[in-house]
Amino acid sequence: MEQQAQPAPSPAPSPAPPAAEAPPPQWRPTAEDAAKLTPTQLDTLRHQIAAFSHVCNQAIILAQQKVEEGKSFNAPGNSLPGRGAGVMHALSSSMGISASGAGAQPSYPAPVYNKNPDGPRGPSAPRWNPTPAQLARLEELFLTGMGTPNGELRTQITEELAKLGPINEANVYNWFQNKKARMKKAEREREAALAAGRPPPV
Amino acid sequence: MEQQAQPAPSPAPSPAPPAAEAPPPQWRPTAEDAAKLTPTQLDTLRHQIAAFSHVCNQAIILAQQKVEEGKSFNAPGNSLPGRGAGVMHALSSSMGISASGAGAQPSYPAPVYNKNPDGPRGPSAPRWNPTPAQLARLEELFLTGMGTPNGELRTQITEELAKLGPINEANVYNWFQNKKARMKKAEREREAALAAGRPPPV
DNA sequence: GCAAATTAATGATTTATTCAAG
DNA sequence: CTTGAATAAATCATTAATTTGC
Repeated sequence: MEQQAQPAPSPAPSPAPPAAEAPPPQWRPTAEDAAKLTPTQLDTLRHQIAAFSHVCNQAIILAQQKVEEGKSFNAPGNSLPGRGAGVMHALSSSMGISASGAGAQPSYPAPVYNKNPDGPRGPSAPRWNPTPAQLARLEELFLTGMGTPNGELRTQITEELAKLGPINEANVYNWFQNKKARMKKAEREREAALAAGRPPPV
Repeated sequence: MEQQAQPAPSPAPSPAPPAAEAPPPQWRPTAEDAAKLTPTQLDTLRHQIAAFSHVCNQAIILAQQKVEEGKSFNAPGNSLPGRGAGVMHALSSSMGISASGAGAQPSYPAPVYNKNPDGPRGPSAPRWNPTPAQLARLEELFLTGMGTPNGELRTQITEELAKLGPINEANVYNWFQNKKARMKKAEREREAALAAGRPPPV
């Protein structure tokens, strides 16, 4: 996996990027400065350790379970022995770093999600197609004057609409966003047309 | 942003590791403390990361082998039964939505939501405050290179994090958005400062 | 020490732009 | 062409930190 080297948004402190082009009068990083990590960089380091710790713990737990007989591996009941975390804790505690909850942590297998961050948009999932019922309800809500619902409200609405067909919160969010934006755009165009003495677009 | 990195101070009441824990009291490193790390300590940090990386790789390899042996293992998080089964075929008049189905088919109540669309933002709900555990997991995911999760993925992540404390999808979305934007901004500023011959902002 | 006042972080909201599926 | 999806940016608002005056 080696991605440990990669994600560091703030590059490791490389020996002073010699701003060879000396900004004459001003400050310049000294060798000593370069040797220091900025708090941000430090933070990144800590997070990396925390992340590794978490992954390690999960992996260890997984392995243990497997080793202890493949017999009872079931998702929900999944007892977490909390052992094995000790190692990580020892490792990281030496510097006051919290393993992302080593010992305290989730009693569920932390899923690993994929979302390639940079790469071109992956093969996208087929896009949502609102059922007529959903659409009707959405329009209705929109007509009510409701703007893009946020927070808990969005969750509720999504739940409601889920009774009418497949949907998720992102769909709801997108729909409202697009609806509003496009209404406004249409409005603008209509006005522009009118102002120009053309017949307004339908 | 930096001190939010605080190591989950007092781990949630976890029954897990009995004796081994030397729960660091309430203390946590301030930015200043961090800045005081000696080069040796920094070096140690790097070594720790390297160590974690190695251990992770080994553990993962091990786990994979084990899993392949056992083969009855189904990963969590893949199955999303996209509720296609009972999707309603509803014809909707502008409001009443009748879904037909066997058994109880209550005419759909169509709840009324409030979201004052124009008016000054009402008394807003108290804003979400991520638990240390949630924060750790979020950082971890972010470090993994994950961008703002969308669609179903976001739902899954939210569900996962919901086990660590109150949260909703919007929170997750916002967090990622803000995180990314602010990382980028910090980066820009750092570069700008350097280019201008000023000491990079902490 | 403590609480009011100020500031820094960071969660939440909105808008605009662009891409791409159907 | 229509519309769902994805992302960035700017801005607002609230909460946590920190400072300040007593």
